[in-house]
Amino acid sequence: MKAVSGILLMADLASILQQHNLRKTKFRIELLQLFSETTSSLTAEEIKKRVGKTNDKVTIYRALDAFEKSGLIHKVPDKSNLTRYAMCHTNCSAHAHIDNHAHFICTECNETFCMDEIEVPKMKQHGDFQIKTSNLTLEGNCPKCI
Amino acid sequence: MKAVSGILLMADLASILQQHNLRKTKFRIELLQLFSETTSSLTAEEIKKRVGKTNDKVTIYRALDAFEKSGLIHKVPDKSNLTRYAMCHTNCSAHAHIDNHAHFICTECNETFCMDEIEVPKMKQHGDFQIKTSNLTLEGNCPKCI
DNA sequence: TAATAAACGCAACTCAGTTGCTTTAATGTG
DNA sequence: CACATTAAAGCAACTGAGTTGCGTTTATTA
Ligand SMILES: [Mn+2]
Ligand SMILES: [Mn+2]
Ligand SMILES: [Zn+2]
Ligand SMILES: [Zn+2]
Repeated sequence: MKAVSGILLMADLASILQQHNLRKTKFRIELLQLFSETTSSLTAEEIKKRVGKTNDKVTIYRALDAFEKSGLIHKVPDKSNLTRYAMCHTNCSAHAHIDNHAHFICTECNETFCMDEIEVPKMKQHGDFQIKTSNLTLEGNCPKCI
Repeated sequence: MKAVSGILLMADLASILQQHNLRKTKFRIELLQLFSETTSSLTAEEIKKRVGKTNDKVTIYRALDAFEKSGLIHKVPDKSNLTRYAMCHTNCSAHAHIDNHAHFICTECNETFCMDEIEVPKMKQHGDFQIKTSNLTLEGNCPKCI
């Protein structure tokens, strides 16, 4: 699959859905475009506000599940018990989901940003604890909120 | 304030509450003891099950808020959208809340452990992002679940 | 174009956490 | 100890994100 970052053309969006075994419905194309445009992350509620036709929230939740399972988006940490998603910038699929970078949460606007350049320190073991994955979350002020 | 780790005597528990401007009620003493005994973390629901008298959930939530504000406990990351707390092992207060260590989530039992020994990598800036705090969360299997 | 299965839409539900308000009990003072 | 004060407890009703079931629509495929 090709990398999905930056703004994409309609044709790209449709073919990305196809490549992930998702049907190219009006809503899902719009949703994928929304994710490709945003530099930070989205909640179900934010999506509902920004999408043209007011879709049912169930449709949004199920689309998010489907996108996540097929490796198009991934959950990002969030302070307020909301589920936030961001587009996978690396090439992920249902079988190999790579999200090996730090995340930044702005304490002002509560947005979460993927910091693709900052690598997460890896360790395998600590005492009797077997470590499989590591997550690094940074907090502070984003460029907008400084 | 003295360090609060390991099992504490009733007298200690009461005086710790006092030092944090909290009243020494039966329930709060029991709650503090529960936290001092557990090596991992607790949710409101887990507390409800383990505490002797079946207290109202509102009482539990308000006690958790009060304990957190006064620096006795701190939130720990949790996968399942639940709010988990663990006892502060360092000396925290309402004014200075230090929680400068990694956290480990067991993917098997969903428990969260404070890894006091693992330090979190610190950085101040990245591009236009101003970083104030960093959190390192590790996932894998805890000693019980290996 | 017809069959099929995915996606959508609606209603009802779940469940952690919250809010308002009254009652109980811990604390401090005389 | 007796009383006033105020934190904490208790109860009921509510909130809001996310879920489940099921019937309908629409994209895909043959
Ligand atoms: Mn990310
Ligand atoms: Mn901790
Ligand atoms: Zn911001
Ligand atoms: Zn475990």
